[in-house]
Amino acid sequence: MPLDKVYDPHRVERRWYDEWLHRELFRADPAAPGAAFSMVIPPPNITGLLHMGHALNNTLQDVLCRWRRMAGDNVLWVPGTDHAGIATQNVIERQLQAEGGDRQALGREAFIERTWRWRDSSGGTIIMQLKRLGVSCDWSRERFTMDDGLSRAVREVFVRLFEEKLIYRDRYLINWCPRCRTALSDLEVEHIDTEGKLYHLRYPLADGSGAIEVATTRPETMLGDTAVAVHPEDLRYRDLVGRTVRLPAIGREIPIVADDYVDREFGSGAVKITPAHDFNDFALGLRHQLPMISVMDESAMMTAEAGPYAGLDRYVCRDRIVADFERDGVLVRAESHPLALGRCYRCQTAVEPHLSVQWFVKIAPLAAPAIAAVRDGRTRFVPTHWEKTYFAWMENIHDWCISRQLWWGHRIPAWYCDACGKTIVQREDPTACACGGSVRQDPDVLDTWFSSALWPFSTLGWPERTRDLERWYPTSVLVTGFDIIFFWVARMMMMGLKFMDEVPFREVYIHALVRDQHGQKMSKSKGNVVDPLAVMDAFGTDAFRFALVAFAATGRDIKLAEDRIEGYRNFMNKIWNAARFVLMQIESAPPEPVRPVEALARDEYEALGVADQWILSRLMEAAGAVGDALESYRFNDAGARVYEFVWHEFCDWYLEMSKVSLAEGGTKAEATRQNLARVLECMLRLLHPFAPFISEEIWQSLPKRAGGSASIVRAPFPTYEQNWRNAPVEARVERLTEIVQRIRNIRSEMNIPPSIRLPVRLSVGATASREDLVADEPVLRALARLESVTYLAEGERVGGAATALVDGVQVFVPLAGLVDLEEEIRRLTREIGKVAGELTGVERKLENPSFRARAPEEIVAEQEEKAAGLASKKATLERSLRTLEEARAG
RNA sequence: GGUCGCAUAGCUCAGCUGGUUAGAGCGCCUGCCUCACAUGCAGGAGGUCCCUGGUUCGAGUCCAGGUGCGACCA
Repeated sequence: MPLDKVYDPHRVERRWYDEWLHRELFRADPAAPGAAFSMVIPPPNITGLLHMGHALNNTLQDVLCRWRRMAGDNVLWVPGTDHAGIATQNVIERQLQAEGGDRQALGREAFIERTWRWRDSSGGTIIMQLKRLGVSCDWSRERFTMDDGLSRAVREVFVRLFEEKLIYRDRYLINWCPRCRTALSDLEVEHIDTEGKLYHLRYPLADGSGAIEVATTRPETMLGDTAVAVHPEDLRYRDLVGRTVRLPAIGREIPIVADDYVDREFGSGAVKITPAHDFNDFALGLRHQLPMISVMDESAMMTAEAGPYAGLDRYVCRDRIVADFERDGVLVRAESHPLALGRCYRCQTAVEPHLSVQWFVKIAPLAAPAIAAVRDGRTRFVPTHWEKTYFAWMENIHDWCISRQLWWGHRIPAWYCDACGKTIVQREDPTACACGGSVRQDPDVLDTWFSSALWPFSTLGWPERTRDLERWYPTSVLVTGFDIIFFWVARMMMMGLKFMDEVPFREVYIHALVRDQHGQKMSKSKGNVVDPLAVMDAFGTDAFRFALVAFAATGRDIKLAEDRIEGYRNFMNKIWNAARFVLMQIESAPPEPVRPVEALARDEYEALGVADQWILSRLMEAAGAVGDALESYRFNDAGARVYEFVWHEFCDWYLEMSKVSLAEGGTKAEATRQNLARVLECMLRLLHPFAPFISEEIWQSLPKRAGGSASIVRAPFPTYEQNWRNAPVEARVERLTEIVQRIRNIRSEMNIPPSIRLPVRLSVGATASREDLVADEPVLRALARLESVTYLAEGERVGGAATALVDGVQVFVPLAGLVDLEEEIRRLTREIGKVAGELTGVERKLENPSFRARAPEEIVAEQEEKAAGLASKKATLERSLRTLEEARAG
């Protein structure tokens, strides 16, 4: 079946993915042999759609999985999704709103049921999208954070932490989103630099003897002030400590306290204290046992405590207060002031510090082992510098607020007795309290990240002691972006160590984030999102994957440039056409099965031509380099080496050289035919982790061999084989290709049309082999488009010829009517200048006595050898130049 | 304010542990529909490796300071 001239990825991709699934090639078996290699996917939100970040993240994971699977490991890659409490609940609430209802009207149970229905119908979109990327996850083990099994894990963890007093319930100041109407953890608040105002207010002393000035960015919170604080050593205010001020608008008398938290340089040096609305004030309030007055409710509306401002929205209240204070002379002045405003990471609403009863994880005892595990290398970050980020956060970690005032999520397994007030936390739902009183379950759910933190072991069946856990925990590597080191990586470390006594992953590979071509974060509001599915439609999945791999080296940002993806589409087409060529060759012979390079015997090898041996040597070098690169997560190096091999070594040189041998016919041609197939077959395996679809498609169209793998997915990854490295052959072919290039250069610079076949004369020096050149002559003639090749006797020279010097061989192209003499003189002069410049550099180095004294011997020898080579090259070129000049002189 | 990162060709970026006068892709210029491929082939031009200083026989690479940009934390 002849292949199309242009590769059509769409025809191929769906078909093979279905086939792989059908044959269960990604399905892991704990009983299978091989070293364990496992990964868990960073679970995307069920509300999510595939974006560039997912595409990069999952492509890299898939490269690793496919590579390790081919290398013989027993690979498990667990996929799944995350229930995304806030985001999902928002989706359903918006739907209800559109229908004119709300969740309160619907009721909790019906709401949850509806959310499940939504999840079943729409929550799988991103999974479908991941499959289009070609990821080789074991879909039979797909998990969801709210599955029964994972929910059981959550329950077990909660109960055990509670029993160990590592989970507690307390009234505390937490971050509150007034729109989502739930508590948030510290991490879920984004601090955004904002231009605000600093208001200076004058608070009169209660006894009427004067006033004190305070500065605040949030004047509306003054309604909840319960003190004014000054620095104990601040002489300006020393006498005022212990006296009271009368709060404007409210009239409450509040004390002036001394605390060294106060920054004397900031504002007036006196600060109003609102313990129920500011984290620093809260801490100070605890130290001084101040009352805590909440003046805002759960929607950030002013409460009755706000007196005349009760019922107002917080910002309306601010404007009102500022206006009133201006009128009453309380406001001294207002100046612009930059501040980092906390916003909800889900809805961007300004968060409000809010005093409420919440559940917390006591984090310090969990963090210590997680820090130690990275310190002593049980888990290693790649690149290493991310460990600093990890430590910085882990060492300054605060208790984790885990309760959320949502309905969608794991409900907190705590019940309160109506009769005796007891709190019951247990694995099975209680029906009544021990005292006989009825019980009510806590209405809140857990932070989604609480269940994500268990992902590496909950997905493997914990708390059961499963075979999967035994075989594949700890996982080999976690691949993720740096933006969730705190949210997720750190928490998995803590939970893994706590409940499995072992790190959740041996290595953490942190990759960059994908941005647009200008380095801007992609966001819907900016309209600069590039949809990976559109990219796959336009260029094909393999091209897209290859581009992502090539981008993977960049530090923190990947700037996505579409023309590079196009370049890799061209690369796929190149592969396709190379394969077409090879298939055409082997079709013309009886369809003998392709025998892999691993089965090559020594005598077969010896019978191969130079070009055939050369490409095998390069193939082996490439296989080794790709394996090494993947070993250390240098994805881009791996991709670049494959690209270089396929395009520049296999296509540009080997295919062209093979044509000469094929044209000769006979046993040589037959050996080359087999070698073409052999190298193509191996090259496809090298390519497969990066470009799974095209590699499978071509691999399947090769003549089948009995007993081989049924799919390239399970074919062996090429390994380095020293036997097929051949340094003399590499040197010989390198010389040959360079001669070809130099002749092409002369042709081009002299404007000699390609149609003219050139006569060439060669002068072979001591370092080159004349026999080799004679043997390689047909290739030389074909690739350089030569009419004849003749050899000069020692010392013989050619006048009036263009010349080039290649490692022991001087090439003469007689000009005779073909070439502009002046042009050649210019060309040669330029060339001599280049060589002379380089020579000067090396000589300067060698003349430096301390270089000779201090540099390692082999470096000195290398430089000496180089200098000698350059000097002789220069001399030869200068001789040629003189000949030309004499020719010109006539 | 603290911490971290980045700065290399017109553009997007490689360059691992310091050792040829620095590489790729795209773009650009020249010539080619050469029987796998014009999504191609051949050839070419193009760089003060941000600045200053230091370490070293030797610095794009290591160190310090500066400038610019970015991220994270407070």
